Amino acid sequence: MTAHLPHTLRSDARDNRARILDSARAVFAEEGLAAPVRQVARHAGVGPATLYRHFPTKRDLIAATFAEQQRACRAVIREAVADPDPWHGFRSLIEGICELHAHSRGFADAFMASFPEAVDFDADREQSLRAASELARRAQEAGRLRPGFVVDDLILVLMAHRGVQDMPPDTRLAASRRFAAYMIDAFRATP
Amino acid sequence: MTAHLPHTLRSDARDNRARILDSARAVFAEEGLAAPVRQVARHAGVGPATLYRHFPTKRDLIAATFAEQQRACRAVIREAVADPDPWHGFRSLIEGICELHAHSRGFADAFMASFPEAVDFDADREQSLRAASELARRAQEAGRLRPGFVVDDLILVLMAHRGVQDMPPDTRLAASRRFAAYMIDAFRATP
DNA sequence: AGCCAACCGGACGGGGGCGTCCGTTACGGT
DNA sequence: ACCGTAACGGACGCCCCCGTCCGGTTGGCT
Repeated sequence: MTAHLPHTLRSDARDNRARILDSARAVFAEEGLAAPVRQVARHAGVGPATLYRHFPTKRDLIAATFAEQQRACRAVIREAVADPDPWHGFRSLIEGICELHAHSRGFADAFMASFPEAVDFDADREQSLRAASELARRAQEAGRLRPGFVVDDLILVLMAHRGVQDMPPDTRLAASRRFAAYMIDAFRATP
Repeated sequence: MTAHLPHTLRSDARDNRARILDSARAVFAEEGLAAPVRQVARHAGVGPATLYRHFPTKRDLIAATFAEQQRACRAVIREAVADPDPWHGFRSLIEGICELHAHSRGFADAFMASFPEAVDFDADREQSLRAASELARRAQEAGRLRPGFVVDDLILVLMAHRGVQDMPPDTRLAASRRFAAYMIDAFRATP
């Protein structure tokens, strides 16, 4: 049995951990998960060893870094599904996820598991997809979403959207929104 | 003045060069430009030094590897522009470029210069964009392409399409075509 | 056949990223 | 104020990738 260590970190350790997570969010958001761990450490004003003590592997760091974004993503999906107008919900879902991904390349990378070593978002993704599928079905029944749409198309959008993130940083957000708008247009049913 | 070397390589050298280019096409197509040069050499059954003698830098190898694809790309654009029906030409252009990019991740990478060290396709891209812009204008005047379309949207499509290439190899082509179809739908004018 | 040059490829150096070790620092309880 | 211990961080080893060097090999011309 593992003797459980004290749940209270020393003040400096707690401070450093917080700064590391903030830095990880900033660095990974800007440069994606390809950014070196040392750069996160430098950004946090901390030695590499300190970072590795708090997060033994890069995977752990990524998981901790994007736990919040993951919650936000779940919230977006929950709200979209709860929308009384399924087509409006569907649009909100696409716009919302794209917005989240646009604000952090790293989160988009982790979510799409484009990095094989990235954190395991599979369970979440599976569940989200199921919910989205339900929403899409209702939107189709309402005659607003084109009948040909399948859930895999949502993955298609997300994969494609990840490619948009490789544009120059100052145009990323606008490009992301424009892309989302086009895709929604493509998914709209033609009466 | 540089004394010009004989334009005829020795038979084994010529053979190796050809095998290297074939291997480069195969490897870069499958794994993108991130694939190590040594892997190309191994695939060709050749030592690294031999490869580097024929192509002093990775950039050179990439340039030589995709010269043919680049010509194919120019041809696609030329034919699209020459199409008497500008909207049909516009669709052909998107489908054609996507198809080319779908058949080789490496070419897509090189074309979009997502790799900073990649070959300089800028001149080509600029010229192609100008031609595409002309085609788009005519398609808009014909009332088939939506008025809001701008040339940057073509770049948007290509960047997004590059993201689609990160899907599993067996689904790439289908996903690419489906994506192209959706984007064309989104660009279609709504009367 | 014989020779020379062109060619080949294993081995090397340089750089960068991930994760680890150990001597030093500083928190916090007494 | 003191001391034990948790925490820190510079330096290290390891691996992978790019590009180079040199001794051995082979093509092709006489």
